[in-house]
Amino acid sequence: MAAVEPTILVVEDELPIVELITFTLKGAGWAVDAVNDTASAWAYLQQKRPQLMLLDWMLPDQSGIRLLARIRADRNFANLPVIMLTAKSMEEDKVQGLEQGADDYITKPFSPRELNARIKALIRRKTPEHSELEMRAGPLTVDPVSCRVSVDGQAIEMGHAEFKLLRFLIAHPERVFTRGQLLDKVWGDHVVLEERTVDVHILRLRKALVPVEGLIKTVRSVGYMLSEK
Amino acid sequence: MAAVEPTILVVEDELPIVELITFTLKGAGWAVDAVNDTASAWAYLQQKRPQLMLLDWMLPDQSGIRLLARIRADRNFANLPVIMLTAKSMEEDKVQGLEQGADDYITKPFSPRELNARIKALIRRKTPEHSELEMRAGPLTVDPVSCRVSVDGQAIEMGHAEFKLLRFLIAHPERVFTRGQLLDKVWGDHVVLEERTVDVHILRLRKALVPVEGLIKTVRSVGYMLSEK
DNA sequence: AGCCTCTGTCACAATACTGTCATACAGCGG
DNA sequence: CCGCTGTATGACAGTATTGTGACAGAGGCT
Repeated sequence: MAAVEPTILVVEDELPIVELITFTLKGAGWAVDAVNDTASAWAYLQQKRPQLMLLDWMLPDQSGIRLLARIRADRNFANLPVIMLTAKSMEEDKVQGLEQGADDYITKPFSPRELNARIKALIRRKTPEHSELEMRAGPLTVDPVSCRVSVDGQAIEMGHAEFKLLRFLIAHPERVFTRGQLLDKVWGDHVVLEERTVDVHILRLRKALVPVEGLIKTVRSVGYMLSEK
Repeated sequence: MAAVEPTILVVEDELPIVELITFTLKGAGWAVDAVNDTASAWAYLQQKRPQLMLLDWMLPDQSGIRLLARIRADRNFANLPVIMLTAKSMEEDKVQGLEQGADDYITKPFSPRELNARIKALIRRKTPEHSELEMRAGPLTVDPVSCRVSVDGQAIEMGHAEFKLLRFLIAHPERVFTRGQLLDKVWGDHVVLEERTVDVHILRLRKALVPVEGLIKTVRSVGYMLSEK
């Protein structure tokens, strides 16, 4: 285990549902913290930064939607992934929830499978290198949707390994990553590859990116980073 | 080992739990002191400064949370890492604990693995030189994320050993370290190097930092420090 | 099958960095 | 002013780290 497991905050007042969710999520390798009203949730967020929040619509003290609005208004949490839990068939709630900035919603009753799937999908969507937004650095453009890279509008060809590497680096600019971190983040956890393999792909990436030479920096005895400076 | 092992203070009244914790932590190389009520804990803190405190929620004399509030209100301890021990399923306790400034909590029963993992993670988080925040001293800036050093925005080149040395010194300004301490903290415990090696790296660091001459002081027959004065 | 591209690994070369030493120098008490 | 202790500094050789070309295997495409 790296350090502490990534945490999901559950804001829900019905105990059986909390238990079901907790059981499901723990089985999927998450740490789960549960609170049962919006006030506690807010207090919690002042202290810890969960990976994701599951927010019930109906709560004792005030509607979950009020909490959501508060969260989205706060710069610190504006980006926190939130999934709303809504009672069946309350279609208008869903709409309102999404309008307020929920990233997704799940209708009760839901299956553990669905819960896990939606969480996974949302986390993935919210991770910078998996967002669908085009990313730039100087004249370089990376479009994750079409998997295309271009410099000044001129398309650049590269293998998919190099593409994923570049996509990750450009999603986290000005930040050094060790070869080990890159293997984890780009190739996936638990892959067994030589660390030096990263070097070779960096080399290939640099060759592909000759028009923007110097974008990918070597930080000796640490790793690599993408930097415009 | 340098002098005395780093110490963890355990505030817990149930003897079996104290024994379990003690056994676990000693195995991980910590010294452990245990007291069984908040009054003793407070008295202890007047005498010694532990690395970290494990604080039970339910204690005979008063709730652990009262002690926590007192600690956080005291400048001397405001920064002491505290992990709360809470009984299972007392979810609202967790929230209240975090509100009061606990850094983390562990739910009983917990596994030795989890205990060690959370302690390690917390210590690391609280160690200044491992934070991700940019650090400054006068015109000097050290950015641990990009591993860059600059003076008035002008980048400064240096080897990684010098970088780590500077990162450590600037994280603990106005404080003298012996060569032995620097070897432990910067190069890592248990390295076998000549103490004179530190001199050479200080020299190289000073050469790199000519624009801010005088920042790194020699304290004769003690060691070195970073000071703006 | 035959051809092609992409990947991961290796070996070697080039280079930057590190730790150690020997020597010169500085602070300090007498 | 001297001698002692502790520090600064330049030089050096070994080592660690990275860049790079080559290569074989895995798939995909025709």
